[in-house]
Amino acid sequence: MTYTLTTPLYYVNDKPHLGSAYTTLACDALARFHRLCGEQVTFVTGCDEHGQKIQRTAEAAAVSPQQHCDAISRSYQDLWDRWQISHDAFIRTTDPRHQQIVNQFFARVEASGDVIEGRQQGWYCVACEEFKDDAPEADAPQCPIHQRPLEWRDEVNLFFRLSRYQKEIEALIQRPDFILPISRRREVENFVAQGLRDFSISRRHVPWGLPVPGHDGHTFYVWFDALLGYLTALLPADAPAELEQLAAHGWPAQLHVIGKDILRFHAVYWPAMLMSAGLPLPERVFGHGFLTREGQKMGKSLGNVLDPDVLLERCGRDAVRWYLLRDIPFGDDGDFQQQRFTDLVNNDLANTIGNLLNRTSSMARRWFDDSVPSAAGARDSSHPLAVAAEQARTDVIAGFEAMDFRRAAEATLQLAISANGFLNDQAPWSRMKQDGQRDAVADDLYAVLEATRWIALLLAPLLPDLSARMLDQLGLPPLPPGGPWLPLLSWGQLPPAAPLPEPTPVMARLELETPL
RNA sequence: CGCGGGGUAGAGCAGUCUGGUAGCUCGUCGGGCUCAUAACCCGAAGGUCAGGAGUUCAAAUCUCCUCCCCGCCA
Repeated sequence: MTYTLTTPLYYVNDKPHLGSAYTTLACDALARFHRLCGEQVTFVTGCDEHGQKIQRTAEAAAVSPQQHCDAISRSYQDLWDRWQISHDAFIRTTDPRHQQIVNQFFARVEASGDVIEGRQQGWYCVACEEFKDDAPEADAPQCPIHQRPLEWRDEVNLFFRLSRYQKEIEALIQRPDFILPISRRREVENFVAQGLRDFSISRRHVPWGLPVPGHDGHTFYVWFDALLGYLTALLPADAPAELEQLAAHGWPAQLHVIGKDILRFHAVYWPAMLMSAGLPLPERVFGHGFLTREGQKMGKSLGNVLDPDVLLERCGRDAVRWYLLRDIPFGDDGDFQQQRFTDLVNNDLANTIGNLLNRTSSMARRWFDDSVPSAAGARDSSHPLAVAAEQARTDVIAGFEAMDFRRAAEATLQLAISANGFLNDQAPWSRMKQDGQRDAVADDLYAVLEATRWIALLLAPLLPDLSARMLDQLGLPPLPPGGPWLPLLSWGQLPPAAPLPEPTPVMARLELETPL
C-alpha cells in the first residue's frame, strides 16, 4: 500500500510565510501517521520557480532569476529542515528533469489535439499570474487581491482546450471524496457550471519560463508547468525522467493538500490536463482555510505577519504544531491568538500531559526503587485506563483518517485527563502512608505510566518531538519512523521493573514576555 | 447583480437537517488535594442563540424580511 501526498509547490516570490508552514505541518502529520501505520509514503513538497512575477522580483533585487530562486528555495528547504518536516521529495521546477517531464507531457497533450493557438486579450495581474475579467474599456483597473494596476495584454498564445472536458470534470467533482472539505465543493461546481473556457498555457515575452517545444518565443504559463512538478518530484533523480515510470513511483497521488485559494487549479485544470495526457487522476484535493492573526488578515501593509521562523525560535516545534493542528479545524479558516496559543500549549502540553508524566514518574521512582512498579491487575485490558486508552486509539486513528487533527488531538488529551483523574481518585500519596497498600499503589502507578506510554505513542504523528521525549523519560527506545506502531498500542507492554530516568519536564511552559 | 458560508457566554466553536432542560475548550471565580512543571481533581458564575415578523402548545432550530461579516464568479 503506497500513499502519496503533496503540499503545494510554493511560489518563490518571497520567503516562506506561516500559511505555507501550516500546510506543510499538516501534511507532515498525515505523512507520519501513514508511515506509522506501515504504509509506504511519498510526501512531496517543493517550489514553483517560473513566471514573470519571479522575473520582476529578481530584477527589483538586482539579481538573476536563478539566483533569486536558489536563495528563496534554499530558505524553504532550511525552514522545513528546522521544522523537521519529513518530506521524501523536494522538487524545484527549475530542475532540469522537470523540463523533460513538461516536454513529454506537452507532447501528449498536443497529440490529443488539446493545444490550439488563440489570441489572448485582456487585463493581466502579474502578481496573480492570471488574466482578469475586467472589461477591455476599463480605465486603469486594479487587481482586487493585490491592489495593483492590471496590465493590458494582447498576444497570440497557446491554449489548452479545457472546454472539451466539461463533462468529465463535472463528473469528477461530483465524486464524494474528490474535493474536501465538502463546503468548498460548491464553489467549484459553480465555477464549472458556468462553462469551462480554454485557458492559455503559454506566454510570449516571458523569458523566465520553460520554452515550449516547437513554438519559438513561447514559454509555458507558470501554472501549467508548476502542476507538473508533482509528477517530476516522484521520479528518481538518478534515472531518466519518463512519464511512463510514474506508475511505479507513486502516481496517482492519494492527496493534494492546498490552500483554498488554488482549489480551482487543482480540482479543475489539473485533472483535465492529466486526462489529456492519459494519466490517472489524484484521488483527492483538500483545500484548507487561511490563518488570520487576532482577527486580522496578515499582511505586510499591516505589519502583523507571523514569521514561521520566529515562531519556531521562540516557541518550538511542539507548541506551534499543537496549536495549529489541535485548535483550528482543518479546512476552516483559523485565527491565531497569542493568548489562546499560550493557554492551550501550557494547559494541554505542559500541565495535563507533561505534568502527568512528571508526577507519576516521581512517585514511581520514590517508592519503587527508581523503576516501573510491578503490576498485577493493571496489565489487564479491563482496567479503566486500558479502556480509556483503547478509546483514545480508536478516535486518534479515525481522526487522522478523516484529516481531523483536532479530533485526534482531543482524543489523546482525553486519555491524559482520565489518567490525571484516576491519580486523584486513587491518591497513591495517601495510600502509601497506610499499611498493606503498597501493591495497590504499584498497580495504580503502573496503569498511569502505561497510559502515558500510550499518550506518547498517540502523539507521535502530531508532535514527534514531544512523543520522543516522553518515551525517553519512560525509559523506552525511540519509535522507529516507519512503525510498527499499531502493535505497540496494546495494553500492558510497559516492562515492569525497568529503570525510570530522573524526570525533567518534557514540555516547558510558554512564557512569552512580548508579542510574537 | 448572481451564488455560497457565517453572525450562539470575555475568546474560539458545537448544536440548526430530524423543533421540546443551550453544550464544549480556554479564560474568570470558589472548593479539594499536596505526588507533580504555582501543577492536578471537583464545582460555580457568565448567553434576550444578529434584529424583526410569522407558523406552533413549544423556535437557536421551520418560513419571510432586514442588518452586518467573509468567500467564489478564469
